[in-house]
Formats: sequence, structure tokens, C-alpha cells
Amino acid sequence: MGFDLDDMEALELWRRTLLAGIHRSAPDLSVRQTAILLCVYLTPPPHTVRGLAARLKISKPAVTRALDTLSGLGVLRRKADENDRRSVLVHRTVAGSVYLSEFAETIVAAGTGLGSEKSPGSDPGALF
Amino acid sequence: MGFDLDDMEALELWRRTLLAGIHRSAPDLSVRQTAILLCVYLTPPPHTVRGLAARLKISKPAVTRALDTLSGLGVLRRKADENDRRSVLVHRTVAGSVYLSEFAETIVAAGTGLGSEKSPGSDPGALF
DNA sequence: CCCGATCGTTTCGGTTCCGGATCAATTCTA
DNA sequence: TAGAATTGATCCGGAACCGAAACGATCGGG
Repeated sequence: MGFDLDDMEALELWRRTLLAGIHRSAPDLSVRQTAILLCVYLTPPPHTVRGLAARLKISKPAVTRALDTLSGLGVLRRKADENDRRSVLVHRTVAGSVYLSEFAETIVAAGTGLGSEKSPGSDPGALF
Repeated sequence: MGFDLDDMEALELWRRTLLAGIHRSAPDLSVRQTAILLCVYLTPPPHTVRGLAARLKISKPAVTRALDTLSGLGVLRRKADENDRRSVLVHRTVAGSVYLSEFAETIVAAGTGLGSEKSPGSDPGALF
């Protein structure tokens, strides 16, 4: 699985993806909201408010508000923990899977044909 | 330059990078501020307010305010256009190059060892 | 030399987000 | 079972951001 990415390609990948995301009419999430969404979908459950706050090193109210927004969009779902009813478990949704699939496609599309742009005379190690 | 990235790897790359960015004590830029910074550094000059606004499809005041923040951080510099003094040209700075170099390293670090995590039994095409 | 067009900025009103403190509900402990 | 601890939500004041509209400065055509 040759996965290689030099500094310039990394920045160009990021630029293209952000550009595509801003252009997209879909509700664009903030950095923290996106991070929460990715954590819920890519790391093993269970996911609680305090757990997400600790993992992202942000405050609990910030997580609560982000969950309000994300669940309002339908890409996430809150569910009471039956074993400890103080806790709230965060679950995935179909809409969230669709959203992230499209987001992944955006990133991949931004990365295609990225390694073949090196101008022959450029110093391969210099960024700027 | 074999650059390959499947959907799951793309999302995981994004998650790790966002996480590292949030943890970093450095002033975390918004999505649009980052996009402006990357456009200035990765696309050929000249860069004007209206040009950036058009490229990012955001309003001119949003660009002006982002330039206020970014130039305040020292990662960008405004300079009057001598040929057309209505225009403002946006230039790079050393601090900006340093900032983006570190950002690029963050992305690359998030991407290292990303392709060797496929569990053998997983359906390679299914995201969730 | 104007007068319209264009540029970036500022003003304005409104929305969103933040962290600390606080709260009610629930669980744990002595 | 009473009190301490924990969890998530809410309140609060402040900061950041947004787009539309208005503004001054500048350029260009007639």
C-alpha cells in the first residue's frame, strides 16, 4: 500500500478539499463539528459527551452544542445510556454515513493526479 | 509517484489532522482563513481581495476580515498595488511559510502508516 | 474634467461559537 | 439512606464571523 505524500502535495490536497467544501452548498460544518463527526464514525464506540470533550480537548458545552447542530442535521443521533442514565451515547445515522462518504470522495478527488505535477527543475525538498 | 488514497484512509487522514490541529496551542484558523492562506501560498500571484473572494465564492468583507486576522498573525502581508492603487496585493511572509510547513508536516504525519491498517476480512469497497 | 465603474473597507444587524459557572438528574459511597 | 461525585444540559457575557449595503478612494472613458 504505497501511501506517500510530500509536504507540497499535502497542502495542495488540503487546499483543493477546502475549496470544494466551501463551494458545496451543503451545510458546511466548523472544524470542531467535523472533528466530532469523524471521531464518532472512525473510532470504536461508545461515544459520550465527556469522552469526546476529552479526546478533542474542548469544553463539554462545546460538545453539547455541536451535537445539537449535528443531530439537527441528522448526521448523528443521541441515545440515552440504559446502564448509566446520566450518560448520553452518540450513534451514527444513515445520513451521516452518506455525508462522510461524499466528503471522502471530495478528498480523494482532490488527491487524484497530485503526484505528477512536479516541475522537473524544482528542488524536491524545498517547500517555498 | 504512486499516490493512492481510498475513502476510509481519506477520512482517517482528515480526522487525525484536525485532531492534531485542535490540540495545537497555535491560533487555530477557521476553514475560510485556512483556505485563503493556502490559496495565497499555492496559486500564482497576484492575489487581490476580489480575486480571493471570487475564487472562494465568499463575500469581499469576509476576505477583508480574514486578511485582518491573518496579517495580524503575521502569516500574510498586504501591499498596495502601485499600478492600480485601488487594489491591494496579498503577499507571503516568512512566518506564513513556517506555519504552512508545520501544517504540512502535520498532514504528512497523520498520513504515515495509513495504508497498512486494512483488516484482511473487510470488504475493501465498503465504507461503513 | 467629469461621471460612471471598480476596488477594498467599514458599518450595520444578526447569527454562531466559545469557556466558566451552574443546574438537575443520576449514580456511587460510607 | 444521606451526602459526595459524576454527567450532560443550560445560562451567561464576550468574542468572532457573516452578508448586504453604504462609503471613500481611485481609475478610465467620453
